[in-house]
Amino acid sequence: MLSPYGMEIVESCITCKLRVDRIFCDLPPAALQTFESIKYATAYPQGAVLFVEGQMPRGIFVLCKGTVKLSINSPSGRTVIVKLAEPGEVLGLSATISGKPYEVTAETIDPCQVNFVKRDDFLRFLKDDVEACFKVAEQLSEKYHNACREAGSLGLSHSAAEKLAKLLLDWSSKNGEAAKAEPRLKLRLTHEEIAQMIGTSRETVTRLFAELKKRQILQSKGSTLVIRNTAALRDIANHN
Amino acid sequence: MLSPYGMEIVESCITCKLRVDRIFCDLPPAALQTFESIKYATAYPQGAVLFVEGQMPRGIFVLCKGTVKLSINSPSGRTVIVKLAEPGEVLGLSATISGKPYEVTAETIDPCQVNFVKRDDFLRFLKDDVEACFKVAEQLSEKYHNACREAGSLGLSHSAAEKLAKLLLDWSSKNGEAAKAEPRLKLRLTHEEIAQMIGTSRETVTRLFAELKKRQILQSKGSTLVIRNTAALRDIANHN
DNA sequence: ACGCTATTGTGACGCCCATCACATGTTGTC
DNA sequence: GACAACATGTGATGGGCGTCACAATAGCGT
Repeated sequence: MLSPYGMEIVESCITCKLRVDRIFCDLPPAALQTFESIKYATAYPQGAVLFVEGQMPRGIFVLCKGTVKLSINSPSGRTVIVKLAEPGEVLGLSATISGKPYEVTAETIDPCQVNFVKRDDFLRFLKDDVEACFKVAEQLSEKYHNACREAGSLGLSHSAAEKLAKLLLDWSSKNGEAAKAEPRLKLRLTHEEIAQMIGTSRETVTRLFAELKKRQILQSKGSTLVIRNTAALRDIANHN
Repeated sequence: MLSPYGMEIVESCITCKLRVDRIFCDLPPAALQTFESIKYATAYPQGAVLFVEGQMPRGIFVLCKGTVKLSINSPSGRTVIVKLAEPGEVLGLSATISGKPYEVTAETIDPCQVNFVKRDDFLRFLKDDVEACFKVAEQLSEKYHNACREAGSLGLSHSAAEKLAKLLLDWSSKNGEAAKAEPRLKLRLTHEEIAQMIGTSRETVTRLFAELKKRQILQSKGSTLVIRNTAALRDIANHN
């Protein structure tokens, strides 16, 4: 099965490998069957916009493959990137539940596979199944939890260096490359976008990277970063 | 009925006036009855700490009366106030659901009346009642929504003046004093705490207030603020 | 009324970083 | 391979605001 963009649409939710470790996918067979029947599997190319902040919610988007950038934009062109969503996450969930407009804009940063569920179908699905409903509550808790941590580290730290260090440590801890001596990570965002994540300017990000390299804390091969001195980076990050 | 602090503990959830306009309280009679049986009505004096960030969740706190300050603290003493919770809000909800530690610290800023529900009781309650479970999802959506708006206006605006203006407008819109010509509002936080809400220093807040008064935009009588020029304040706030 | 402490007001100084302005890669496209 | 279009690197400059230091009030308990 090929999407308009030539991407292969992978398996159904029932055989999906994410089921085990991701909230919301490990429902009892009956519920999963129902879910299967109301979802629309879709593929998006890089740069596609799933929804825009302010739009009334059309439904939820379960991210199965790829990465989605969630951002908030001001009328005057300023942008804050709230988070990068990974496979397993449900996007537009809170807006769909509450009926309020999407609070963020969701844009794919690489080719993605997504399951879309229309709002009405989804709400009906939830009302029929306590278990599913509880999973949703868990997902939302998770989201809220992360939003708080985000706000915390963004608000608590003042210098840009601190925030960048925190971001890099955060990434390296997710990439599975966690507690290695010299964790590697692929930079999938431009300096501009990184700046938008930590609330600073592009130039500052460039300069910070330059300094970190000069101080032998970082090293870059193409778009791959190597953290050569995790301790030092942590010091910078914790200089609250 | 009097609490240890001499505060009168008000009516039950069944006769509570918040029921109509607040999520989570307008359940069907049966569910409400159950809820009534598992909750502990408690009164707290000003300055009491309901829970501390990092603690494992003991349960939820439904705020019935008073105001609670939710904050995140760094080991080095820095503090960010995430939000002020008003009656009707459920505190510690996401932690209780997910089983992860409380992500914020909750401290009363005036005498409060609170209904506490133990985690186990609460989870059992949810599993028994889709409706209640869905309400919880709605609450969480709400929380998430607000957290995003928060993060947005904190991250998008760069000058402290902007953030203070936004905060004041936000407050005046909540206090019911909404769209008056000259909205009034009681300042219940110190400059220090306001600074912690908008991520700036105490002195800056003082100076900003001074300037707003000099420019005839604000006027203060004791702890009461009057916004004399809403338009001008809005201009400052939207200078993204 | 009297101190004590918490809060607010204000000046001086200096650093961080946003902004502007270019130079120099790097990518993708035809 | 040539040319956009974009991403990155770097200097110069200036303002916002954090920080320190201290003065002036305002509450508050006894």
